[in-house]
Amino acid sequence: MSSQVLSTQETSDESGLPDTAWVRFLRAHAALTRELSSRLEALHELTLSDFDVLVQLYYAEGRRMRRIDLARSVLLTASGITRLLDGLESAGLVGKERCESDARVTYAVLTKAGVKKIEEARDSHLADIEELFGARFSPQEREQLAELLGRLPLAHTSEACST
Amino acid sequence: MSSQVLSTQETSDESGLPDTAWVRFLRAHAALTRELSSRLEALHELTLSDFDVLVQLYYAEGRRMRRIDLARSVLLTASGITRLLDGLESAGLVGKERCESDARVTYAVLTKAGVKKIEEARDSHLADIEELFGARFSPQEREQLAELLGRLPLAHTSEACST
DNA sequence: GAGCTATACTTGAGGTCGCAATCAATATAG
DNA sequence: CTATATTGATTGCGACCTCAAGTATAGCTC
Repeated sequence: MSSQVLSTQETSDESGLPDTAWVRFLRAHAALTRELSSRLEALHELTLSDFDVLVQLYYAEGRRMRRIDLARSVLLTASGITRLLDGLESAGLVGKERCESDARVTYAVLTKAGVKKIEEARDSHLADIEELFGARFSPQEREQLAELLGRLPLAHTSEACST
Repeated sequence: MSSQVLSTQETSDESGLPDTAWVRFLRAHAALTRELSSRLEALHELTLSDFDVLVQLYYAEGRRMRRIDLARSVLLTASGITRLLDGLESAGLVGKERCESDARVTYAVLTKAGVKKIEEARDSHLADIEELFGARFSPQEREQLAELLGRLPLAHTSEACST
């Protein structure tokens, strides 16, 4: 019983313990985010998510975005963004702006301090990413890795694609 | 100034927004773990970490491990393991066992219910992983992905490798 | 065996995040 | 125009996890 789609090509050692691409993916994520986060926090008092959000804003038109779009682009929930921005606001890195055409939406805007912050943090953080992640691969491998990872689903798959 | 090791080959679109392998890695992890976790929780009342730990025990000799080794193998901290096992213990899936030769260590042992639980959960979870992750790749690609991910560091790199 | 260090584990406090519920404003229908 | 559904945002609550500190045991050196 229990149909076999699997075949999960377990690169097992003696014991049969699974060490698949997925498990490596999980472990690598845990280890890398732990180390990167700790460095980023020590040097700049930012979490990885903070940095992510600041970068999104930095490259957005007018350095501002609707909070909901921000949430989608960094894959946080709406409530996650609310609380994350609360922190960045009280740190003076982003501000709020009302939308004139739609009173429901609020924009998050990068402040001067926010721009300064990210320009300060960027170099060291990119260097850390390079050291712990990028440097492990040749340019070709990097591209291929990006391509492979790009195939993975970024949203819920239960989207009722009937009709 | 600020030497340029970077070159981070940003596959940018119009705006210059970075969409590197690293960012895809982060996003894919967020999306996949969210979906997998929600399925696993709905069907079996287990978190991804719970499942991870149960699998480690399942394949361990005597279905038992020192808590500290468990922690290292799933990349949690010692305190993380303590609390996670608290949950699994009160659910009756694992038990504690004292070590006779060293009174400091406690073993975590899979109970009968624990074995049953993981055997129940395994098929659906592996199928979910296959659907959301594995099925995106050919066997060759899978292997290559595993190889690439296997190059990433799993522990702290600041290990003072002088001398 | 006294002192020192290292290891295994636990606990308190705090941070991040998701889900569900809620409210306000907008869009759509009849 | 009114009723209903949808969307953006916030908040209460709880889950999970880490760090720092504390306890207990083990090993090592003199």
